[in-house]
Amino acid sequence: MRRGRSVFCDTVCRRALARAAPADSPRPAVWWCPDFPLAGEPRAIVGQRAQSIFRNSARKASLDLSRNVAICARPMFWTEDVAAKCVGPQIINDSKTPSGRVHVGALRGVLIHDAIFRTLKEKGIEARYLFGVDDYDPLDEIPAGKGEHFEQFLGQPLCNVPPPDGSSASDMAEHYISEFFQVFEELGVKVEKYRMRDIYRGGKFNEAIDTILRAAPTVRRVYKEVSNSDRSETWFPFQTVCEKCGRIGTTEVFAYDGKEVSYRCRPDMVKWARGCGHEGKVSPFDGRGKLPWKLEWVAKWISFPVTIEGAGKDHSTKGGSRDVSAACLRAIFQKEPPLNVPYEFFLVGGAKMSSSKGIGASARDMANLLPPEILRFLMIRTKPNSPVNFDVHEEGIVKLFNEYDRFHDRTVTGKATADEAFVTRLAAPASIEGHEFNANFQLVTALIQLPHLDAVKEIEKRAGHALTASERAHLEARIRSAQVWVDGYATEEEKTRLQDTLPARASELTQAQCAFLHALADALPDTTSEDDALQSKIFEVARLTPIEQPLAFKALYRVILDKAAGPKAGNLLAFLDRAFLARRLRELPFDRVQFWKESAVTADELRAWHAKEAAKIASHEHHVNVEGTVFSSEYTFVLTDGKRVLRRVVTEGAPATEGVLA
RNA sequence: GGGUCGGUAGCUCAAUGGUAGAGCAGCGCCCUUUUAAGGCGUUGGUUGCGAGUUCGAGUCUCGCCCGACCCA
Repeated sequence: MRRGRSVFCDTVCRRALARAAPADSPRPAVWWCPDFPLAGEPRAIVGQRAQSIFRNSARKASLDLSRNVAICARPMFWTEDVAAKCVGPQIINDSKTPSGRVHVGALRGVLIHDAIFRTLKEKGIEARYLFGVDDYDPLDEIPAGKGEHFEQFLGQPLCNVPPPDGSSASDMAEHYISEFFQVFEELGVKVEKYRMRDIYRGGKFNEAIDTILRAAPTVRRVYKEVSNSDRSETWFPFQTVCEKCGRIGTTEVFAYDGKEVSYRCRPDMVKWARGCGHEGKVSPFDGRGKLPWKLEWVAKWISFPVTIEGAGKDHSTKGGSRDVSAACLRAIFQKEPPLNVPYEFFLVGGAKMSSSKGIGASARDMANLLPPEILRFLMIRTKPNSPVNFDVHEEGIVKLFNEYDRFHDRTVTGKATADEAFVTRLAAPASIEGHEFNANFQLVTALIQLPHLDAVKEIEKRAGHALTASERAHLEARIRSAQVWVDGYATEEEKTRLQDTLPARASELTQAQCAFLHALADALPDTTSEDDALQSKIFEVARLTPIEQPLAFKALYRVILDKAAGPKAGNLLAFLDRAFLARRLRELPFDRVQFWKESAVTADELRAWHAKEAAKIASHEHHVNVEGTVFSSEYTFVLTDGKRVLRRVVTEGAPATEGVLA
């Protein structure tokens, strides 16, 4: 019996349970049945084994057997859990402040929301996905490496800051967000974009601003109660754009008369920017200022109105900004906040990414490294509340691709569990129709590093069928990814390089391996340079040396690539210069006697092998070589399929007799 | 100092209060012109530590240890 495949209840089964076990049941337990098949519809059944566990426990617990039922059902993907909590049409909202190149961590939220969005639609729930650009936020830190250009604009709204030199964007905010949105396109994330400059300037928040300013005492109380932060009696939740210096991050509002706010632009308001000292009175509406972002959140929730908005763990903690915003919403508008989906960070090599420090990859970089479905898979398959650890080293990246491929294969062949198939479809930017074959990523990286080799052709040969247009497109995407990885992420050790000189580690090869290489060099002149012929020759030389095949291939890869393994050796050799190859194969000297001893069998072993393989042996020849007092008796067997195999018996003083086989 | 989340096989992670599992790695066997491949099998656990609730705890409660993060 298959052990411990965990199968769980879903809502269908809960309904079945409700029928089977009325509400007054003392302990309406749900039992799961290990024998239940994963495929197919959930059913309320009791397997034999589950029954016995059930009866045993029920007797001990004095439960009424007639009122309980064992149930098995398909597992649920996490987005389905979220969808189960939704009633009626949903509006999902997410946003990003474009204060620099957007780092890859920001994609976690984007893709989590997208996965929820798609799940809702799939389940027939009406949904919209809004994405805001917080371009009215002040410039509060300078993007890495751009100090000179941006320093004078610190404190100004991002949408008023000119773009970096050479950019064709209208402003800094557009410059950075457009790169991010380009990644959305590639990942198949379809959002309704909005920009805070348009929202404020278009007067869409006027009503909310008025209500919030009038409720300033309530906001101050909530700040104190929820996050224990004191705000003075004259503090108002609003920041104007200073009429004199244009900064929004340095202004402080201290009065509101229902039409205009009084503010001052303080030099000492924040550490990162210096206000001009101007004092004035201005209308807070139509883009003359903004709400602090905790209240901006409230205004978005109430105005759009948002029903689902996840937040990173830094915002989601108790007493954090999410709590403050939710409490303000309740206190001022008497509304409930959107459903939160708190999500964990995205880590690369264990380090949290930060855009300001310039460490780690940007979303753009990551989208260059990973094809869309792989990047989506990486972000989505893990539940939001656990961190995603991405390792760009060979082992990690290959594992990621392979895991996706396994899910994909199982899905297209119908072997996948319900949630495997679900996440596979969710990960694909578009339909996976016509896309069955995936090229092994490790193989692709190897192929593109070899000169003269056409990776597409090689892969197609392995696929066993002509690639569909979709498969070819995916293959080409992988080839691009592999190139990015090799150029920008692979360590020298991980790269496949033809070695100009004999690698130092070749000295670790055994005498038998060296002998094999020499024998292969001797056999080369008789072999055509077709890869199949070469591949056959390698096998044959290995049989005649004799040496175990894995050791033979390892020796080859070591002297040519300085690696323990490599792409199909016949292919590799076919593209190498013959003279170079012959020289390299003979470069390591070997001791003949030592080689003999390493590759020898005893007379008994030879007899046993001969007896076992007798049916396959057509004929044999006997030949003796001698070196000093050491004799190598070599038996070359011709098998019925035409292959030749050598067995060697080594003796001191006198050769083994030919009669050893008798 | 207060709080949130996490700690399960070597690694990455599953598990509605109901037999502690998967993938990878490892090990063994098979295949031998599929050689960075394939097939079959298999090892591996005091679920961070200690108590409590329960017929039954990885799961719930309390305390402690460790880690990440938030707030002060």
